[in-house]
Amino acid sequence: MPELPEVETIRRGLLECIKGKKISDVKIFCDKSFIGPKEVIIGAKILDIRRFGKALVIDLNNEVSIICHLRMTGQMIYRGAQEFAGGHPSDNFVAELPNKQTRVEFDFETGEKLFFNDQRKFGFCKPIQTEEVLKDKFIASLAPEPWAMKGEEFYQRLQRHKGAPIKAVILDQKVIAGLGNIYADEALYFAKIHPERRAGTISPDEAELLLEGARTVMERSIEAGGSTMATYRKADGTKGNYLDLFAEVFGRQGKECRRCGAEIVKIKVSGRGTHICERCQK
DNA sequence: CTAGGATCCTGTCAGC
DNA sequence: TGCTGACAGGATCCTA
Repeated sequence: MPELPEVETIRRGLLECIKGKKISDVKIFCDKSFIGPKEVIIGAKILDIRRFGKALVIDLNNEVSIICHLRMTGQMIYRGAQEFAGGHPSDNFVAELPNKQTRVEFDFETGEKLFFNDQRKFGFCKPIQTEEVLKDKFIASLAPEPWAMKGEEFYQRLQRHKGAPIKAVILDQKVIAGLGNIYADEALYFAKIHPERRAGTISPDEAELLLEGARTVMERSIEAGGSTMATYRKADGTKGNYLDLFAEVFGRQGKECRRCGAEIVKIKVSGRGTHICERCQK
């Protein structure tokens, strides 16, 4: 579930918390969630955190990096003098940890802890030599992010999948990096494009607009602090839905389109729940 | 090569 | 209450 804005929010927030700290121990509660030996990261200090599409890369001071992918339900929850939590919004953000969804626990020398929680176990943390990060299969195959692409290049990339529904194509990280199910729906709504249109029918101007939509909706979400603890739990302790801060269609089925007043409906496209305004999106 | 569907896994919710 | 099926903010693998 975490998409580019959520991962970027984690990158920024977590870096504040763990930069310079030394990992003193690693506890693995689920073997498939931590790929490789934990010994190579114990004793190392955190230098930096990078992001490639939806993947996080934690760089250590011993030439080792940890590639983390949260997939559908991953969360990073830091507990120390300061607290931070981001990723799939759930009560884990404010729960006693570790709990039954905790897959990996990173302990720091000074007593703080970082929990990698992941209900569905699709996500993972994987230590790798820092110099090998760019050669990692997933990272190496990533397309540029929307800010690093011109409309023309995006249009050409869409043309390679002209028979597939445009929504399925923009969810492909080898076509454009960062969009997931929420921001794909939001970007298509922004550009007034129906998600079932074949990618081959998208004009150069529409491709440009869709690219602008991708940038805009993700920037808005990063500004809103993409599903962090701060937005999940309001000051009075009640739950807040951070989608309310920017979503025009996602999760708004049955409500009115803010552009034209028609009802937002939920359909299925390429097996994914899809939210549209049938009047606005052609 | 592309397109489409199954698959990994746990948990929740609607409906009977 | 218990069961069943659908669904879930991702990506890969397999088949045609």
